[in-house]
Amino acid sequence: MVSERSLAVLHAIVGDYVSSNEPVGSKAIVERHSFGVSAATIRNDMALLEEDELIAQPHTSSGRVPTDKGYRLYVDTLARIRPLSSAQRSAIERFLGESSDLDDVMARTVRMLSQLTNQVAVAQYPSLRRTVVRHIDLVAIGEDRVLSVLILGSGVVEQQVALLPASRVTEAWVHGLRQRIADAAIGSDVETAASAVARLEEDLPMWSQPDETDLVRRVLAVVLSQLQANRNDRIAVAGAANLSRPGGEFAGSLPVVLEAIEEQVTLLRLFGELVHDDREVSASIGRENEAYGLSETSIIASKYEDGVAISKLGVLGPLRMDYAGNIATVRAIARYLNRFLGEER
Amino acid sequence: MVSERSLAVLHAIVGDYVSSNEPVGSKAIVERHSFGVSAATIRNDMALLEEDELIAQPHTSSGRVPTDKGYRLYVDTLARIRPLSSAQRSAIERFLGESSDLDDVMARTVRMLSQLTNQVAVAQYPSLRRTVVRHIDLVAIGEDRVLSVLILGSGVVEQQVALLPASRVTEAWVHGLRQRIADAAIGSDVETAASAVARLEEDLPMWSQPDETDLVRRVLAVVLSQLQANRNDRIAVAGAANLSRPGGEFAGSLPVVLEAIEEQVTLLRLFGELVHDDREVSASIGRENEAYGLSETSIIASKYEDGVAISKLGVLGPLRMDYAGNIATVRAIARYLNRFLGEER
DNA sequence: CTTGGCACTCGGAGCAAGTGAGTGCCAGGG
DNA sequence: CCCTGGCACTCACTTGCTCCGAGTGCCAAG
Repeated sequence: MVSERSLAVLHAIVGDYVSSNEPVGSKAIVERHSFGVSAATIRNDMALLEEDELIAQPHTSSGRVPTDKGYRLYVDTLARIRPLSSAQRSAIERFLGESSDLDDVMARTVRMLSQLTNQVAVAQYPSLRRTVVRHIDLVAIGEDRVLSVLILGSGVVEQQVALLPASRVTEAWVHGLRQRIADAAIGSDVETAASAVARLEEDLPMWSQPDETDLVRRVLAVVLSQLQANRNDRIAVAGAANLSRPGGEFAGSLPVVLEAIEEQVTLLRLFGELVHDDREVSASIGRENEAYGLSETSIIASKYEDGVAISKLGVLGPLRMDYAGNIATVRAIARYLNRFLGEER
Repeated sequence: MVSERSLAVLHAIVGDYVSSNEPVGSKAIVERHSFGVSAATIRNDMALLEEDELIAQPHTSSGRVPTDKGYRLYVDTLARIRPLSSAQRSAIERFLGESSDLDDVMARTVRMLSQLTNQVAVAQYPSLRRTVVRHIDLVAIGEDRVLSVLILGSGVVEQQVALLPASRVTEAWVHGLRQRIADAAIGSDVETAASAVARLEEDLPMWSQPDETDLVRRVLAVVLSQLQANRNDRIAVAGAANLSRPGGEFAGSLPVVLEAIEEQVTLLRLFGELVHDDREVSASIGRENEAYGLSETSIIASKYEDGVAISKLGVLGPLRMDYAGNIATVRAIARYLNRFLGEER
């Protein structure tokens, strides 16, 4: 266990290193912080910290730099999360308040988040498992295809085309089929609606003409896939330009990070693994992300929920980032999103 | 005007430089290409090329590198565009053939294009100006909001929520309104449908209860905005990771490029300006993009059309790119997209 | 436990010389 | 008139070297 003052020294090192991007030495610490002790004493503390692998020196005779483990302890011992300034709060309020549909909310959220943190912002679309089915529409477009449109709570719309082999599609036929599906599904949440539609398909011989069971089956399959499609496998991203900004962070790993952003699967898994304990905001630092090839990257994530759905958002950046500030910002945005989604729908 | 052989030398320089990323000297040229003349002769040609600012030397005593102007002449004098290999063609066929809706087509297209060219691929969504209105739906969700769903040709769906001040929204009222709008709009293309809806709004006093004209007006405004919303202000992007790949291209300008990709507006304008002459595929090289802050970037773009809509797609990469190959690939994908969109819808 | 002192380490800057790829130019030959 | 081989020249890059100084570890004294 590290002593009280050693911990303070660690905090000083992290703080100075994050803002200056240069290894920080004992002398610099006594100058910039009022510890009331001399440089030699700081050096002793630093030796202890180095023994615990919380800091390291890039070269034998240079200042110290936090290790992954050091950042981890730093984050875990952050006394309190300082709230955002009122200017920032009102900026969030103003900017998110203008948004119209869900896509817009997500886009504005990540944009805001990336601007406030100067990092890459990521937000997972809310899960729709408990959303209610509001409306179902089947529209014949052309003679051999039917467009199925699903309107869910929160104004989310799912659309998909069913290709039909034969060309006996008529308005009336489609209308009747729609009525039957609507009766079964509308009003219940997507999960029960899905099983209702599945039952409809099982009982199919009982209510449909034998020669059109195949057509009906195809349409039902499409509707079912729409009900089962979880939209929360989508994510919104913004601020990729922040990756390349200042002094050559991400030397070799930039392509990896950019690929991870494009290959949303990686990010989704990472987020999924990250946010499962009881903490509101979690961080994953450097090597802790090694399994995803992102060992030079840190991620700060928080869950958010809108009553029916629960999902995640956060930022991704270099090891050397302003953890305190970013944690505060992610938490603020997540909380705001909670409130906003809650009241809005 | 440059001589026949000088032009050949330019082509050799561009080719070698693109593949090796190192300034190419006279000796290297006689070794790798069978010009049948000596290095000294090549040197004379190079002097001419340099006089015309088609090539330049990074340092006084090093090989030559093409200038923007040199790349331009190279592209303009490409004898023929070599077709893609059959393996590549069938890969395109296979990969794009699986796509379901328009979003999927666009996503697969840019993905394919970025993989084949190793550059950033961009595709503008097709314009919908001449698409026909297939279906209109108004759904009451909650008592103070109505969701308007527009289904257009090609299976594109537009959705938007109308917020209503009062709470007198009933199923029947919405249904009646929908019927009226549908009668006016369905079947005609979006432009005439828009004016039909506008006329509906003008004549509003003639057919609606005085106390609900305000509500109706709001709904109509939403529908109208959906009809006028041109989806072709959206673009799909893929392959951003390619920007950071090899030997430090884009030294200082990477953030600018990443920002341009995120700020789709810039790209849209750039594409719009690029593809307006009669050529199938156009290129914009380096300084030619200076107005957009992309003077270290080249863009190869082509238009594509699906009968009713016309739009653009292309790739964006460093000055030093395989123009011949990329032009061939962009052209192939655009052509394939033409055919695919044409037959599919 | 803290402090000032001191020897030590080592990265980075600055300088000098050597190397070699590539050039420009020129006089001679087809 | 164009091509060619030869030759002197330029200059970026590398290597080897010294010097400097920030920062350290250790120690003996307070």
